[in-house]
Amino acid sequence: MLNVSSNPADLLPQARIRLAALELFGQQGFDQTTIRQIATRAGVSPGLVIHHFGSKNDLRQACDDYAYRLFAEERVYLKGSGPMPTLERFMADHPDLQPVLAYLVQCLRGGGEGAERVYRLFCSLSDEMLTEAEQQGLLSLPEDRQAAIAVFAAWAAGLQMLGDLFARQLGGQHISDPDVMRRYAVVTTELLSRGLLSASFTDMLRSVIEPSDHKESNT
Amino acid sequence: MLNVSSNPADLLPQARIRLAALELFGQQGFDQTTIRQIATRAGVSPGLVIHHFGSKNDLRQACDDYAYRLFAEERVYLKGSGPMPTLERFMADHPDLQPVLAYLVQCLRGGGEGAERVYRLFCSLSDEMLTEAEQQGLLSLPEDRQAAIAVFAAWAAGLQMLGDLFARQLGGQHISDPDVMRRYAVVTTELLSRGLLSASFTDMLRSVIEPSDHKESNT
DNA sequence: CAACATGTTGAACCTGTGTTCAACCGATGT
DNA sequence: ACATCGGTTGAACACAGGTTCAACATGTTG
Repeated sequence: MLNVSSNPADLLPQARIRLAALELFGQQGFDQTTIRQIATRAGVSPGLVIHHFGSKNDLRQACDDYAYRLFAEERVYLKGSGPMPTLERFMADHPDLQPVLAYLVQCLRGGGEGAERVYRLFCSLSDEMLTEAEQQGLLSLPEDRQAAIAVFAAWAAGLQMLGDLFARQLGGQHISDPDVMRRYAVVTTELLSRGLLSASFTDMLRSVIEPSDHKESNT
Repeated sequence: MLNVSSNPADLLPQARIRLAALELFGQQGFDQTTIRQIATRAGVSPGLVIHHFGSKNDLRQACDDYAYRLFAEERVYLKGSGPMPTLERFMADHPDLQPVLAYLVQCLRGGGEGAERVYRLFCSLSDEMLTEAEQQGLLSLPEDRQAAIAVFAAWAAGLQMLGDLFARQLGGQHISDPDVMRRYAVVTTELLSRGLLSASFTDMLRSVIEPSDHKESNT
C-alpha cells in the first residue's frame, strides 16, 4: 500500500516538493501554479525546486509518472469494492487518493499527451471492471466491446472533469456528497437496466444507423 | 440566421478581433493565447485589441457573450435535425458553428463561472431535446428528471471535452468522423435500449442504493 | 583542522506578455 | 485649406514568473 499523505513534514524535501506540486497542479492547473507557490507550500526555496527537478516541465513529468503509477497500481482495489465498482465508489473508499485523482483530471483538462495517457488508463480500468462483471453474469456488453469501453471511460472521465458543476446542478457541493451520489446511482441504474428508448424508436434508429457491415479494426 | 464566418476580411476590425480571439481561445485555450497572436490573426495591431475591448479579460467576456448567445439562439435548429437530435448530429449539420462549440468546450475546461454557464446551457438544451422526444413517445425519462438531464448533459459535455482522445481510441481522428460517429451511435443506442445490466444485478443494486425516500428538491 | 561534497538559499537575471501612450492617418465638416 | 476626431499604429513600459548562480550551511573524509 503506497503512502501518499503521511505528515509532509516528515518527508524529504524532494518528496515534499513533488507532493506540493501535485496538490497545486491538481487544484489550480499547471499554468496557474507558480514555482514560488510550490516552494512556499513545500517549505523550501524556489531554487531548490529547480535544483531537484530541472525545470517546471520536468517537475510536471515527475508528477505525471508518480500519479499515474500510484493510481494504476491501486487498480487491484477496484475489484471487490462494493457491488458496482464505479470510480466514485472507489474514491469514497480511498479519500487519500483524492489529490491524485484531481491531478489526473487536470491532465485530462490540459489535453495533449498527458491527457491521452490518462484517458487510456481510464479505458483499461473500465475494461477490467466491465470484463470481470460480465464474467460474473452481472451485465452483458454490446457487440462492439471496444467502443462500449471507450464510451464508459469517457462518461466517467467527463463526470470527473465536470466535477462540482454536476454536483451543483443537483443541489450538492461535490460528487462525493451522499445525496448527489445516490441520485446519480439511481438514475444510472435505471437508464442501464430498463433502458431509455422506446422499442419502436430503437428500431427506427437502428435502421438509420445502418448497423450492417460491422468491422472492428485497430488496437 | 446568424453569420459566423463570411470572409473575415469583410468584417469590421472589432468583429475580426472577436472572431480571431474566439478561434484561438477555442483551439489553444485562454492562457496559451497571446494578444499579439490575436492581433496578427485579425490583421491588426496589438494596441487596437486593447483599445476596442479594454483588456484581455474583457475580450474573453465579449467572446463568452457572443458564443453563448449564438449557440443558444440556434437551439431552434436542434428540433427537426434528424431522428435522435444529439449534439454530434447537430454539429454535423452546422459546421460553421464548430469554432463556437470549440470555444464553449474550452470554457468548460477552464472551470469557474464560465464553465458553469456553459454546463447550464447544455442542461437546458438536453432538457428541451429530451422533453420533446418524450412527448412524442420516443423515450421515457427516469422519475428523477432533473438528475437524468444533468447526467445526459454531463455525458455530452464530457464527450466534447475528451474530443479527439475518444475518437482516437476508436481509430479515428475526430468525433465527426463517420466511422467514429457510427460506432458511437450503435453502442449508445444499444446501451439505452436493451440496457446493460442483468435483471438480478439490477435488483441487487436497487436494494443497495435504497431508493426509498425519493425527494426532488431545489431549483 | 582542512578539504570537499551535498543540500539549500535568495537575490538577480531574462524572457514573454499585458498594457500604455504619443504620434499618425484619413475622412469629414467648415 | 484647415481643424477636428475617431480609428489605428508600434515602440516603450511594467511586471510576473521561470531560471541562474554565487554564496552559505552542514556533514563527511583524510
